[in-house]
Amino acid sequence: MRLTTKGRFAVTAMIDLGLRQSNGPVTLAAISQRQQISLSYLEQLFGKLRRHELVESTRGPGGGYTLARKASEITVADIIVSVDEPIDATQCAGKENCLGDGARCMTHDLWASLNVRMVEFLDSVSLQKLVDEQLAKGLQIENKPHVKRAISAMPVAKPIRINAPNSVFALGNAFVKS
Amino acid sequence: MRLTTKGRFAVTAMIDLGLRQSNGPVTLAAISQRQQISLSYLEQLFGKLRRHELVESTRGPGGGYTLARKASEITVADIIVSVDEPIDATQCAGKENCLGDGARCMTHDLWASLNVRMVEFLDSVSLQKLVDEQLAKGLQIENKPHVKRAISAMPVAKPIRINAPNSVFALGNAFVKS
DNA sequence: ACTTACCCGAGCAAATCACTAGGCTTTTGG
DNA sequence: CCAAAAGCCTAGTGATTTGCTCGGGTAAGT
Repeated sequence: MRLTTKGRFAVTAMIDLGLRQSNGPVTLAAISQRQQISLSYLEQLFGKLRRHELVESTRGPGGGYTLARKASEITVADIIVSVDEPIDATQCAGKENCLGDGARCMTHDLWASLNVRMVEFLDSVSLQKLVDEQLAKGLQIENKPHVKRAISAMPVAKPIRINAPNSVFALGNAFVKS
Repeated sequence: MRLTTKGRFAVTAMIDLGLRQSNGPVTLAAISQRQQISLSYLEQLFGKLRRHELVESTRGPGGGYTLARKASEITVADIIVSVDEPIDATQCAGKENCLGDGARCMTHDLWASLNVRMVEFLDSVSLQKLVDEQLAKGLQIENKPHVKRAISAMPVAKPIRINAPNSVFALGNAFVKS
């Protein structure tokens, strides 16, 4: 179980999805604009989320993503594990014969138990809980314009790249007007 | 608060130190052998741990590292924060005016609270607790040979480099006989 | 002195992060 | 029917991090 901004991006996007999926599929383009995450990066993250069956996709116009289960049945741990893909089976994976040395492997047991506690904690926080928290904070959701899309000549915000991959509270990037 | 193998290495080494510091300072060379972490890497980690005043050092023969406080007063969060050095103040650090947009910043509040809960959890696990867990698992600590050191011509295990920095349960490297 | 042990900095390959680019397929509205 | 909307996929990229090596210090004990 790693814990980086990658997982945070995924959780943020999933909250956005949970908040807005009530009136039909939500497009990545919309999430990208609202949460200021690059579209292609979102595509990669949602590819993983889909393969882990946390979201479902519908293609074509009017399409987008929907939660594959109820928000109350998706946990933060589910999301983070999906996008971070821990390669659990690198060394000393399941059994206890680490390095063929037997009792020596203190690290294995230690991290196994600490890891379990970490997952338990993140598993205790459901997506629904986080969505409710946002609603409680007085977030209003704008209605869908229902395909009557905006003028295409609207000035679009273009992302400028800020490369601070592991900054703890970084929002990913800043935006400037084109 | 990041969570990578770097922090795990540090915690592992600190447990080793907590287990053995009762009869004098513990050398990094000994921890390196027991926990199979490269000596120079340990030096870097303990440099940070010392600067964060979690350990104290004594130089010269018979020297090594000791815990700067009681093991019960050192938490896992202390250790991880020490070696991972989160640059909290990257963007939208303390105040709420993220990107000058005001109410938009959903991400900030969300991760602030989730981060607090993470730290609270890791802060609730003391080093003493982890040390006791190891002792309960029936780990016996060999007495110090008291400077009567082993024959220098002993076949030394040489590390072979396995570069898998983020494997979840990786032990850092494997060893082969020279 | 000589060794032991901590200290420090430069550097390095591999991996990861956040992202861009560019193309592909499926579906819908006109 | 057909262009646009949307998801899907792969390959690449610069910056950063990870774990580590090398090579030299400096302080302290015997």
